[in-house]
Amino acid sequence: MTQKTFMPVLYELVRTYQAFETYSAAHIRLLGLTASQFDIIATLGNTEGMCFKDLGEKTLITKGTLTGVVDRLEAKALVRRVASSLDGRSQMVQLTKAGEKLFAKVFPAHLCHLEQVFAGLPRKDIENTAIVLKQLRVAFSAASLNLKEAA
Amino acid sequence: MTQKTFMPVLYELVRTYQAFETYSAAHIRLLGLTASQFDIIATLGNTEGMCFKDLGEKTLITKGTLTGVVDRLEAKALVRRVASSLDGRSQMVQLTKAGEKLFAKVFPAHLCHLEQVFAGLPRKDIENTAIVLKQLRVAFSAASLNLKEAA
DNA sequence: ATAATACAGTCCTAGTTAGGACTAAATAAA
DNA sequence: TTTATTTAGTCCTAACTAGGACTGTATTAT
Repeated sequence: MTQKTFMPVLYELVRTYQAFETYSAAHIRLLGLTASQFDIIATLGNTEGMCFKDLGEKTLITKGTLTGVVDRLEAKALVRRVASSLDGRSQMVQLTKAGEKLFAKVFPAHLCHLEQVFAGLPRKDIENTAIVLKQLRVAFSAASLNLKEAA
Repeated sequence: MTQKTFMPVLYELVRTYQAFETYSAAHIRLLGLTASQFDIIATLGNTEGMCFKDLGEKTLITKGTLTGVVDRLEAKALVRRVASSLDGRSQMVQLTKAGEKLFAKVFPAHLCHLEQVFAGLPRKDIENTAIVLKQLRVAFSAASLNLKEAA
C-alpha cells in the first residue's frame, strides 16, 4: 500500500458505517430504544446476565458511558443490577421480565429488517469484505497500542 | 444472501470503524483537536470556505451538531463565519490564518500516521473492499429512505 | 404581487461518548 | 500479615450526536 491509495477505503468505511448506524438507529427508535440501549438488551438476551466489564467489551461501550446507559435502562425497568456473590466490586446486569419480553419482540424484528438490506449483495463479496475488514481492524488496534506505549 | 450470513460483516464493519475512530481520535487529540474539529479543518483546507450545508454534507455532521463544533473552532480563532453575499440565510465558514497554519501542520501529519497502518495490507484487497462497502452503503441509504417514506 | 412552501442556520433536549479522578475490593509481593 | 498494585464500577467534565422547533430569507405557485 503506497501513496494515498488507502483514502477511498477509509472514506467508504466511515460512510458505510454511518449509513448503517443511521438506518439501524432510526429503526430501533421506532421500537422505543436508542442504539446503545438496544445493544445492551441484545447482548443480555438469552443470558444469565453479566458484569459491566464483559458487557462493555461485548458492546464496545466504555465504562463511563455504560453506567449511564444502564441507569436509563434500569429506570425503564428493563434491566436490573445485582451485586456479584463472587466479587465484591462487581455488579451483574440482567434483563427483567419486561426486558426479556422486549428482547423477544425487538431483536428478531431488527435482524429481519437488517437482513433485507443485504438481499441483493453476493455472498462471496460480503464474506471477503469481512475478512479484509478484520485485518484492517487488527492493524488499527496495533497502531493504537503503539500510540499508548509511546506516551 | 440468506439466513444470518450478514452478521459477521456487520460485526466487522462496526468493530473496524470503532478501531479506526479510536486510533484516529487519539492521534488527533495529541494535536489538540477533536475528531470532528479535525474533520472540519481538513475539509476547509485549500478552500475559499463553504456554507454550513455543504460543510455538513462533506463531514457527515448534522446541522444541529455543526453549529456547536463551529462555535468552538471560532472560539479558538481557527475559523470564522462570514455572511454570504448571495444568500441572506447562508453563512460561509472559512479558515483564519491560524486555521490555515494548523491545517498545514496537522493534516499531512495525520495522513502519514494513517498510511503506516495500511503498510502490510495488499492493495487489491483494499480496493475490492472499498467497492463492496460502497454497495453496502447504497443499500443502507435506500433502506433509510424507505423507513422515512413509510412514516 | 401575494401567498404558500421550502430552505439555512440556530437553539433546545435527551442521550451518548471518552477519558480521567476516585472509592472500594481483590490480588500479589514483601 | 501487612503493603503495594491492580481491578470494577461510579462520577465528573467537555464534547459530540440526532432530531425537532423556531426564525428569517428565498423561491415557487397562483
